[in-house]
Formats: sequence, C-alpha cells, structure tokens
Amino acid sequence: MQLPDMNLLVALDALLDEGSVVGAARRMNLSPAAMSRTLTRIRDAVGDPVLVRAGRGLVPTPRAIALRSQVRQVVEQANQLFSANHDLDLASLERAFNLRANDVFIAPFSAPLLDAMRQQAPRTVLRFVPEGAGGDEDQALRDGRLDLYISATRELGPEIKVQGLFSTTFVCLARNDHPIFDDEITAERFAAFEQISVSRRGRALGPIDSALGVLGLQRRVALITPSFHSGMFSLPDSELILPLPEHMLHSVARLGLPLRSFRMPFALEPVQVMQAWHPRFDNDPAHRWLRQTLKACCSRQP
DNA sequence: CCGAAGCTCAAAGGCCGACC
DNA sequence: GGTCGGCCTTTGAGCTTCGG
Repeated sequence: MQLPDMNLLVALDALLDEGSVVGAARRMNLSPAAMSRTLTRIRDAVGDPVLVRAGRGLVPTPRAIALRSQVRQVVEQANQLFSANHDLDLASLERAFNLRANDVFIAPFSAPLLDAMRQQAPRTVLRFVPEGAGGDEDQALRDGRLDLYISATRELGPEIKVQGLFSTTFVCLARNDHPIFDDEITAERFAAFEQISVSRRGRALGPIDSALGVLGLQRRVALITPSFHSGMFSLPDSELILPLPEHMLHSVARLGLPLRSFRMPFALEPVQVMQAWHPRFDNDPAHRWLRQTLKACCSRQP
C-alpha cells in the first residue's frame, strides 16, 4: 500500500497557518521556490488548489478551511509522539500560552501566574486572546488556537477536559454615597435600582434575575458591558449597581475608585470557574505544567 | 550507474502602494 | 492616470542525495 507523503502534512499545516508560501518556507527553513513546489504536490495529493491567488498573496479554498483543524491536530499529535519522552526543560522553554479568560480570572490571578512563569519558565509568554465570533471556544481549543479556556460555562464539546479552579460568590458594587446605603439593604431595595449586567455575549439576564424571580422581584438592567472592569467605571457618576464576583474586590480596591461593596441581600449559587483544554494536550509536559501552575495560583489566592 | 525526488538559483509575471 | 519599485508566486534549469 502506498502511503501518502507525511511531510506534505507538515508543509500544509505551515501553509494554512501562514497563508503564504514565503511565510511557510521561512518557518520550514526552505526557499520559497521549494515551498511553492511542495504546494504543487499538496494540490495533486488533495485534488484541490488549497491556496489560490488573491492579489499579492494567497487565500484558502473552502476545502482547505475544512481540512485546517484536522491537519493541525494530526501534526500536533505527531509532534507529541516524537517528543513525549523528552524531559521538560522549563528554563529554556520558549512558548506562548494562549488563554481566553475574563477579568474574573485576569484581575486576581494573572499577576501571580505571570510571576510563577517568570520564575520557572522565563522565556514563556502569557497571551490573553480576545473573544472569538459567536463563542467559538470549542473550535479554538480543537484548532490549538487556545491552550486554555477559563470560564464558568459548561457548554463545551464532550471531548473537552475541564478542571475546577476556584469558586466565587457575587457581591455588589455601588458608589460611596449611593442611596442604597441609606437604609437596610433588602432584595426589594436592591431590585429597585438600575443595574449593570456583564456579559461577553451581550446578555441582560442571568442567575441574578432567576433568583429575584423566585422572590417575585424583577430588576432593570440599564447597561450591559463585556467586562466587569468596563462596567465599574460607570458607577461613580450614576446610581447604577454592579454585581461582581467577590474575587475581584481586592483588585478593584487598588484602583482607588470611590466605590463601596455590599453583600447580595438574597441567596445566590456560587460560581465555579474552570479551566478547559483539548485532550491532545493531556500528555504535553509544558501544557501540564501550565495547568498545574495555574491551579496552584488559584488555590493560594483568597 | 541511473532515475526519482527535492532542493537552489535565476528569471518571469502579477499585483499593490507610493509617487509624480 | 501612468510609472516604478517591491513583494509574492511560479517555473525552468541544473545540482545533490538516495535507493534499486
């Protein structure tokens, strides 16, 4: 049986990633001419143009886009196969770790994590990547665009691995002289003030509204922001209330804004924050080290 | 030794942005 | 609008390596 040339897979991976013959050639230490000929062989093998001219550069065909994540996965698995027995040398490890997280994690834990990385693996880079279109976490984890996804969501693919990091409860933030502090804070008084909802997907309703609903109450969300930090800057000049995870209070206090916190006047389920990764990284020593380091940071902090 | 495969070098041709 | 230079991909020619 004639096996296909596996080197073509590595080249295809580089070509799809770079979107350029010159870029892929540079990555593989080849001349552009050699990479161009390799692309010709890939086209013959796949039976598709794979990359077609668009102006000065190249763009992927639909077939290439469909193949992309599969190619990435196969190449990474092959890499692991050949490097699985190598000891991890953190001192010389050069790698950028791509994480997607919101400020519930970033505010309290990014500094300790970065500190641990600097001490143990000084040549690694921590990169927080922005939200993709329409919540593409599953695909980004599969493609290897994301090393870790840190979130409270459980709506991930069945193969995705998750590990609990910490649990946090919601407290509220309002300006120092907010009228809510004038009297006892009850659920009724809480619901009477306009509020900020933090949602990366632009949602106004969440667990707080469900809990209020049980009490026969309803609040009005006047402002929706993508992060807690962007929301809190609207507090000093308004009567808005911002519910936010307790874990963020310490870093909020350091900002020196004229804000004051108070406990939720009704019961709310704690939020479990987890880290999620694709199973192909399970045995990757560097990835395992990152997960352990991150988990340790979360365990140490309040 | 020979052919196949894959490489480099050099050159051609297309496209884009800057400049007049 | 036309010209020019730079960048990119592609292709022809020739070289090296390797297996039969």
